[in-house]
Amino acid sequence: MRYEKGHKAASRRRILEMASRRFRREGADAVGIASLMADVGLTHGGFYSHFASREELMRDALATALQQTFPFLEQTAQSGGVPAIIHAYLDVAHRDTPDHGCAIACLGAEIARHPPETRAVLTHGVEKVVNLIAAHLPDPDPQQRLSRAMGIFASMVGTLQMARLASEPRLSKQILRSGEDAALLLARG
Amino acid sequence: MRYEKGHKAASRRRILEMASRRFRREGADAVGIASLMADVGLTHGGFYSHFASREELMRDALATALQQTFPFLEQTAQSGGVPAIIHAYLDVAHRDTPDHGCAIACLGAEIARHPPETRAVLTHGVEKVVNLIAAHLPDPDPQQRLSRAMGIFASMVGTLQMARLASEPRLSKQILRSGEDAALLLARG
DNA sequence: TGTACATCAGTGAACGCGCGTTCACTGATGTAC
DNA sequence: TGTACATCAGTGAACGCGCGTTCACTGATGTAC
Repeated sequence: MRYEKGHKAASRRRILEMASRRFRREGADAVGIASLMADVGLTHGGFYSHFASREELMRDALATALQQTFPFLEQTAQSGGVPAIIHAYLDVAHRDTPDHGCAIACLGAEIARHPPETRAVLTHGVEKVVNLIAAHLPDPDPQQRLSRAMGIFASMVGTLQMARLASEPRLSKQILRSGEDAALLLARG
Repeated sequence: MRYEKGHKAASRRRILEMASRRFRREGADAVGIASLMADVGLTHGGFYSHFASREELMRDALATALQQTFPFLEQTAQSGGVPAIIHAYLDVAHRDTPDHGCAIACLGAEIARHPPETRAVLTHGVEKVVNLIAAHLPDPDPQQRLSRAMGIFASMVGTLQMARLASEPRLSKQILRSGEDAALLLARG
């Protein structure tokens, strides 16, 4: 059943999109290759013609996740600056849809235990977001701007994770609000 | 081979201590029961006379981790206030020894995907640390104090995780320093 | 004091299962002659 | 135009392995008579 041109690339894309969502929702260790391939309508045997290993899938899936979420942050920053980024990131909607959200908050701690090549993908994502935040800070000194952006993003990531950890809705919301206050305070300087 | 009084309780304690360290170092899914029991010099068959399930082990191991780290935070706060807590938490030593460090930073994101009873153990840890920080803030309003403490702790957790993610030592150190600056700024108000 | 038995922490074989990875194969289509 | 062959995305059986969990058993000691 020879396929039309671009068919294989399309399969690869579907695998990566499904993987990037499932990794974020279920965690780095919880997604099996057979189950993932079945999700995109294929069998597990074909997996290794797309990726050299599960670790390579992880790397590419993380990159896919970052590529899909970054433009949204970028356009949010364009229209509302750093406060808009903070507000969107610490929104209940983001807390409740990890599979479409920030891969750094979902998987950062787990990926820190993976090989350097995998960690580098997420680290690059951190740098991009921090640079984006820094670009919208008023601070004149670039070094100072980056440092402040780093602090802001760290407080966003930590807040989102703890809001996801808390099962009581009231506490979870309180965490989001406190985190937003803190991040805004940091943004103001 | 009937054992002396308290022998079983001692075994349980050794299992929990090993588990609490290995979970933090290797992640929630990476520690097998047979390997864990072997680490404390036992065979896997006896595990279920100590714990009803792996999930129960996780709960108790998380509680053990929190119990072992909290007193240190408490006495650090007593002697140096919130700045001392921040400094110790974001120290290179803490970054490099996750197995003796904060379980919330190591496992928060993963445990958020576990049953409510497991999440509750870590959430209780968050509340204890936040209360400790709040108790050392000058703010007169208790609600405001808690909110600020929450923001400080979130920025600490996010910072530590990203410092662990970055494999380049210079970047990692930069992250720690930026995070410390941010947390200190939040502590000052 | 000596024997028989109860206790119980720990042992190790076994269970069904899903994992990551490999590989000989399929079969529809494009290409060569 | 018609036949033979090459291509290659995807298939599905098989590999060895470790997982969480169960359970009949061991064997040293404490207790009962």
